[in-house]
Order: sequence, then structure tokens, then C-alpha cells
Amino acid sequence: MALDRPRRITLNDIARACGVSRATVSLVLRGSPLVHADTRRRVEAEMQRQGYVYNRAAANLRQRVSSAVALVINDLSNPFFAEFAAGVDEALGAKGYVTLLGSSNESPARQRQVLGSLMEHHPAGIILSPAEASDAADIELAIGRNTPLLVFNRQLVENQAAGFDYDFLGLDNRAGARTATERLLALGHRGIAFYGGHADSSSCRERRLGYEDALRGAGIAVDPRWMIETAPTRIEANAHADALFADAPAPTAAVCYNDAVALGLMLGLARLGRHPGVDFAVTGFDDIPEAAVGIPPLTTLNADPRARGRQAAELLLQRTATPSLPRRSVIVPVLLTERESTPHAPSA
Amino acid sequence: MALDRPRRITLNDIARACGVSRATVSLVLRGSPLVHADTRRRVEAEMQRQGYVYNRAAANLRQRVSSAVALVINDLSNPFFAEFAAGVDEALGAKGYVTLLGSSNESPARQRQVLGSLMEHHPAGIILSPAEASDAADIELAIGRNTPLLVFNRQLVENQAAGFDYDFLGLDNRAGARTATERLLALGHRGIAFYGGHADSSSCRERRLGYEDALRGAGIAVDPRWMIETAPTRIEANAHADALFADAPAPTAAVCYNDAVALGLMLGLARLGRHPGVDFAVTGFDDIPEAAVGIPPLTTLNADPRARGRQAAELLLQRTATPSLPRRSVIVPVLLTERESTPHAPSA
DNA sequence: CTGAAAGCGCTTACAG
DNA sequence: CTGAAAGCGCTTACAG
Repeated sequence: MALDRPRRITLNDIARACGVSRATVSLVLRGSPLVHADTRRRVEAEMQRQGYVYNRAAANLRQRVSSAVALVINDLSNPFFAEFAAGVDEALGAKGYVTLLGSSNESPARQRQVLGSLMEHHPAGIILSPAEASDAADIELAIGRNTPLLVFNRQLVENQAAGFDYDFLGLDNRAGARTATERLLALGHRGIAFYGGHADSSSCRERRLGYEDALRGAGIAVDPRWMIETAPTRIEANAHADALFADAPAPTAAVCYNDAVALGLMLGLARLGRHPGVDFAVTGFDDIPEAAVGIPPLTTLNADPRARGRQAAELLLQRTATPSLPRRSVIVPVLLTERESTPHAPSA
Repeated sequence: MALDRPRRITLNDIARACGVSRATVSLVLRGSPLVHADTRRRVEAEMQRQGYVYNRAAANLRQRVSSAVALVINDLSNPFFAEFAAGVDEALGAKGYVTLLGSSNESPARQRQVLGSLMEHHPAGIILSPAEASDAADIELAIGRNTPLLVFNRQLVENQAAGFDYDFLGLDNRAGARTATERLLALGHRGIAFYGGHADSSSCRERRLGYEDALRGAGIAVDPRWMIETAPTRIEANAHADALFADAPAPTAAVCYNDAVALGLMLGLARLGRHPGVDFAVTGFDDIPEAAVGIPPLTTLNADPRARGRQAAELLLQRTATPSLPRRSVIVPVLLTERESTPHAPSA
């Protein structure tokens, strides 16, 4: 690892210089009222003078606590997750915790490795935004059962009914997609596709269910040819736009898996001579910053990822404080933000 | 902080169970050839059985080393910095280091506080992508002179000629902006604006210089009315597009401070009835993922932030290994990636 | 209000 | 090849 640098100033140095014991200095550090005001002042001045820096790792070792939380993110280049990470870090920092970052780049193998390495720092807990198709048993093997875990956004695949316990924070995908679809129905659309995402991911499955709920509620049959699968990225969504028009009656609207997909689809539509926001309606999911400044601005479901990050940190810290808490699954409602990408149906 | 959970398995537990000493187990852990193959096997099996997890913090304390590097980022919601962070984490992880994340949200006050808190974990080094207008003396106060520092992307403001030493990794802003401007000149443009960014940031200043270099090289006077300042965000850039057309002869091209600004400007141009890529040329800086799928795809300068992240980690680790290294300033060339946003000048 | 001693979980010489 | 002892920088009872 690293070579050692000039010897650090320790409690001993301060104690010796002030002619008091280490214990006294330690009490000063933690603001104990037991120590005399004069002594406190002398000690504090000496720390200042010598440039003393507290060694929290040593304190944690002695106290058998941890002031670190591990945060493992599947895809930092997606602003939704980057914002989430920023929110987690903000809330943890406010509570005196430090964030140990790890990124899996959507690879379960890398995720396992990253978790293993972070575990050696004995974090007080783990916040995991899992790679696609992460297996619960796999995660358990990496982190054991004694470190509190909060899973964000995607359900883990549970093959073995283990006693592996963790909290979950996710979005109300089903209700969100249903709301978006219902709005399109109210605007007169009858040909509505569900566009993008991997059908085997839990969030995509749930959003598709919400879409189907709404269609069925309006007495419209679900047409599997209008359920189009793509990787959940802008580029892939752009590339497959023509799949919407492969069959005779073309849809006039698409509920998209997420904003990245919706923005990509809008580009693809333009390429095909369609005009999203004029003769075609598109909705997204997430409300990333680009959604508001897209062409046209995108109607989408707001999940406020930064707030979700803060919430994830809260939930995890509650559990570290009370390990006996029953397992929780918090599903956050998402709100429809209407912008110009959803015109009335052409015929209406 | 956190409460303690069920007692952890330690080296002692393994040693006792195997009937060997702690030292022997420690040697096994670090793969020493001194220990007998049979003993090694027995010890390893026992660790597996008991679910032993190495406590790196304890080892680091004893060895007086650190296996953590602090990474402080000004703006995680900008994909350029998020990618940079991912690159740093990737390279540090590969070398056995863990990343301590902090985010300043462009606030120097928050940055100081975050640095102070991270210092208590005695990182082996710090990688700082500073908040705008960060003061070198301020940073020095927060981290002292014994922890290696690598500053990324923006120069620190140096008021006092301190002996405060740090490495720097940045982009060749001047040459990059010059290249972009020269390309526009070659395409026949004569009315070329410099659009966006805060003029008091070092990167903006340097990019403006490159723009001026190119104009002067072509015998064109720099018109201060065509140097337009905006916050470096998509939204602000969008909002101020009309500033380009406030005076009589309008430019036919704009060299933008960065991609976010360029993408925002293109939206603003569309709003004003202009057609970027047809009757107006726009260049960006950074080549964020959206640049390639913009409308039209954006000509820009590629800085490969993920690779810069890996490079930053390398540079920092070199310094932790050899503190006596002279101060380094690495300026990375950026390459022009030409796409459809830069048509010939209308008249040409 | 302050000090002497023990201990958190490791590693490091030093013997054998 | 293995063990006993000391120590990294803190905190925690326990005396006084």
C-alpha cells in the first residue's frame, strides 16, 4: 500500500506537552464536562499548535464501532444513480459517517469483488444499488448476515429461500407507469406502446404491469407487439425506434421504461420523420435533469434521486441503531410531471 | 455512531481453533512462504468455516499505513465528474485501495468541512476536483502538508505564495479551444463567438485564450461583445442564447465552454428559429455521452473523463510511493471529434 | 477532575 | 517453520 510519512502527532504528544494524561486529552476531544475549563483550553491550544489530527480509525477499533458506510453503485455514468450517490453521501456526512464508494459497472462479478474488499473495512452498513440480475445468495456470501444491507431500486433475484434479511427502498414503478399510461389515455391515445428496458429486470416488469393495468382499465387489449425490449440506454433506444412501426396499425404514443430511453426514442422518432410532442406522445421515468430541457421537454415521473439517496442513508442508519427492526420495504410514490412531449392523440 | 453487533471473529479465534499462534495465522493471511503447507491449509479451512473477515483498519493502524484515498468531487450530477469518479474508483480498487467519497456541491465551505472530516480517516492521499474559486491556503489549512494532494481540472486560487505543494492534472484547455476555433475558421466562418462559462474560472480563461489565439492567427479581431458569459449549465446556456444576436452582425458559429453549454445553446438556437448544424455551427468541450446523440450530434473535444480518473489515481499513488517527487503538472491533450453540429459557413 | 492499566485486532522483530 | 511479547492510537473502567 502506502509508505509511511513523517510521524503523526498523537494524543501522547499533546498529553506530554501539557503535562496531563492521555485520558484527559481524550476527554477534551470528546467534549466531556468532566475536565476543568483551564485544562481544556490548554489542551486545545496545544492541539492547534502541533496540528493534531484525530485518528478515527484507532478510536473505532477500540470502541468496536464503525463510522463508515459502503455505497456500491451499478452505474455512476447514469445521472439518476450519480444523484442518488450524492444524496447518500450528503446525509451520511451530516451524521458523521464517511462513504466508502464502490462501483460495479453492472457486472455482478465486479460487484462481488467490490463488496468483498469493502467488507474488510467493516462498514457499519451497506447501501447497494445492485447490478442487473444480482443474486441474493451471492450477495449474502460476500457480506454475511451481520452487516445491515439496504438495497435500492432493483429487487435481488432470490433463488434460495434463505434467511438473508435486508431492507429495500424502491420506486412505485407499477403505479407510476399506470399514471403515465392513464394520462395518455385521457389525452385520447388508444395505440400506446411500452418501450424499452430489459423485461427480466424487476423495475421493468413492474412498470409493464402498471401499463397493462391502465390499458385493461380502459378496456384495451395488451398487444405484445407493442411491448418493445431494448437495453435501458439512450443509444439503444434510439437505434430500435423503427420497431414501433413494424406492424400495420402504428401506435401514437409510447410509455418509456425511463428517461434515457425516452430521450433516445425521441431522437429515433425524429430520424424516422415523426415529431414527438406534435404527432407522437412520449413519457419517461425518473425526471433526470435533461428531461426538462429535451426537445420537446419530456413528460415524466419524478423520483428525485437525490432525496432517495438521503432517504436510503436514513433507513440504513436506523437499522444500524436498531438491528432488531423487522425487515422493511419502502416504496416511494412517483409524481407525474407533465411537459410538452405528450400532445393529444392526432384524431382526438 | 453505530452500535456494536455480534462479536466478530478475529485472528485469535482462528489461532486457538487451529492450535497455532496468532503470528502464524497472520503469516498465512499475507501468503508468507514461511508457513508449512499443511498448517496453511488447516488455517485457511478454519477461516472459511468460521467466516473470518480480515480487519484492514487494525492492520493499517499497526503498520502505520493507509489503504484509503479521499476523493472530493465538486459536482457529481455532471456526468463528466461522475465518470471521472468512476475512473478513480476503478483504478484505486485495482491497487487495493478503497475510495472515501466526498462531494462539495461547488461550495468551498462544504468542501473545507468534507476535507476535514475525511482527514480523520488519515487517507494515503487526496484527489480533489475543486469547487469553483477554491483557495489554496484554505485547502492547506484543511489537509496540512503531509497528505499528498492531486488537484484535477481547475487550478486553485493562490493568493499567498505558500510552500504548499500538490500535483495537478488538467486538460489542455487552450490548445483544445484553439483547435475547435481553427476548425470553424477552416469551414469558412468569420463571425465566431465564445459562448458560456464563468470568465473567472481557470478553465474558462484558458479556453478563451485558445479561442483568441486562433482568431488572431487568422487576422480577426476579438470582439468582446461575442464573449458571452453564462453559468456552465445546460439550462443557463439555453436561457441566454439571444445574447448572440443582440448586436447587428450576428455570428455564424459559437465555440462553447463545454458540452452542457453547447447542448443548452442548441436548444436555445432552435427556440430562436436557428438551426444548429444547418445555418449555425456549434462546438463543445468534454465529449460527454450525450454529445454523440444530440440534435445534431455535437462536434466537441474529447477529454475521456473515465481515463482521466484512472490517470489521477495513478499519479496520486506514484506520489504516495515517492513523496520526494518534484511537483508535477500534467496537461492532457484533447482531441477534436467532428460531428454534424459544424456545417460550413452559410456564405462559403 | 486526573492518572495508570488494559485492550480493540492486527503486525513486527526476536527467539527458538 | 512457530510462539511470546510489544506496540499502532485511541477509549474505558477503575482508583484516587
